[in-house]
Amino acid sequence: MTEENYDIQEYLEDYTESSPDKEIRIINAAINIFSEKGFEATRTREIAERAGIAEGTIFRYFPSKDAILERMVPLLIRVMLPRFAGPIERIIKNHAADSVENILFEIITDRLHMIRDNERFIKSVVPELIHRAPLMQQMEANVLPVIEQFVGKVIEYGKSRNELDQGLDAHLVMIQLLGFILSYAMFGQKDPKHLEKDVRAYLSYTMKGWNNSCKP
Amino acid sequence: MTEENYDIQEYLEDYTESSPDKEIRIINAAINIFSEKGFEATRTREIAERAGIAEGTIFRYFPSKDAILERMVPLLIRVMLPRFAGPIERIIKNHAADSVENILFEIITDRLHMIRDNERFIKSVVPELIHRAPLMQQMEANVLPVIEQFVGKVIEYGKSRNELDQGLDAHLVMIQLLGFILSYAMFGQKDPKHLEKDVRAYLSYTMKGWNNSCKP
DNA sequence: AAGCAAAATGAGTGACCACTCACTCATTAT
DNA sequence: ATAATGAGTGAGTGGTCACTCATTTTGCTT
Repeated sequence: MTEENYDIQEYLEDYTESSPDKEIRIINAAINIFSEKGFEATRTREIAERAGIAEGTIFRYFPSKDAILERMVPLLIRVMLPRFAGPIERIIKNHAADSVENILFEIITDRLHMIRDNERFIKSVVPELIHRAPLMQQMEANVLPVIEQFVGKVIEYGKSRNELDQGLDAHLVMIQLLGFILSYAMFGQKDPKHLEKDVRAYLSYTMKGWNNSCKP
Repeated sequence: MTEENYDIQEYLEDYTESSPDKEIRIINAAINIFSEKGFEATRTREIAERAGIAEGTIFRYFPSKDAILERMVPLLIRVMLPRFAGPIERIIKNHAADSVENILFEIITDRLHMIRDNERFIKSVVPELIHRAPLMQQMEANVLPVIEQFVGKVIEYGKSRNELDQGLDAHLVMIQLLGFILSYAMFGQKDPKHLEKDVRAYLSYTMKGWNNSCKP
């Protein structure tokens, strides 16, 4: 039935040490069941069974079932935020710098792999956010500005290198990039060997459109 | 608290006549509460109150609470599918035909308005699909092929008019268009007066990229 | 007006489930 | 050796809620 378990620790190396073992066991168990049946349909008894502990123990670590979900949100935020360090560093020191196309390629493929690897975690949390305004806000407030800032930097960089049209709007570009990532994750080829080819194809057309050097 | 009620009848004119009045009242009440609190947190008593009927009456029209949701899916499918008739007719008889850019502009703005107008309906149903594989399949199987077919037709048409690159892949184009629509609906300007301007801007860049007449 | 069937009603019910708490017992401190 | 500690436990509980059904209301026919 359940081929293999998702384990959050693989994606949050430093988290393991800073929190008690049982808390992670509970969260991992919860993620795996939530992703299959959803939050409401999951019984605390099942979570306990899957975590290999007694039901009562859950409530020593979490005041309520809801609190398990609430605890997941900051963890998911950390998983979702791209490791911008590499590409941004390259942008800042212009010498030996990459093309905008390559920077975007790196970011997009990296985030698509993140979505594939963390599908269960995302499926556990995201659907529940829709009817929980405070959690949704927490998510958006932490994720969107970081992405927008990064996209802004890339665009500035691209304009200075004359790779991007001067009139390009950062917000609209972010929407476009997010849209492609979301849409490809949902409707794209599931076979990962197509992924890099598809992203290259997408970028080759998109960059041509964004580039101002061509006036037909 | 609740400013105004969503009413499904406005978007499904012919549906009203073919089904009993109380069924629509129940579905409309359910949509309005589901969209605020989610399916699980909604009590059948509340649905009855909002519909102005007794709780027991619900179960004369629906065998279970779940059945209300299941009944919504085919309705949402009909709301989501674009009125392709106009643009496709214009494509088929080539004379006096529009540009691909204008056809896409029409479709994208129309679907964005649909999402805005039916936000409550979408928020009621979509989150619940994620953990209900049969309903999700029903949705995907009915919606995606129609969109893909339409996009295929537009691309063919665009290639024949030399407005689109011959190498353009229909599936990837569909993903791009769906991605923009989804992403703009989620993260775009909420003020509707920006909508048409933003779609024009998006298309002006995107079409330039998809157009093969320009080799920098 | 009387009779009748279908529709509507809402109090009642049984199953369910998050959470509690009195107790256990391994580990540590004295 | 004995005591103190507190993490762990799981049967029990109280409240909830989808659904039922005996009764009432409605609306139609004669």
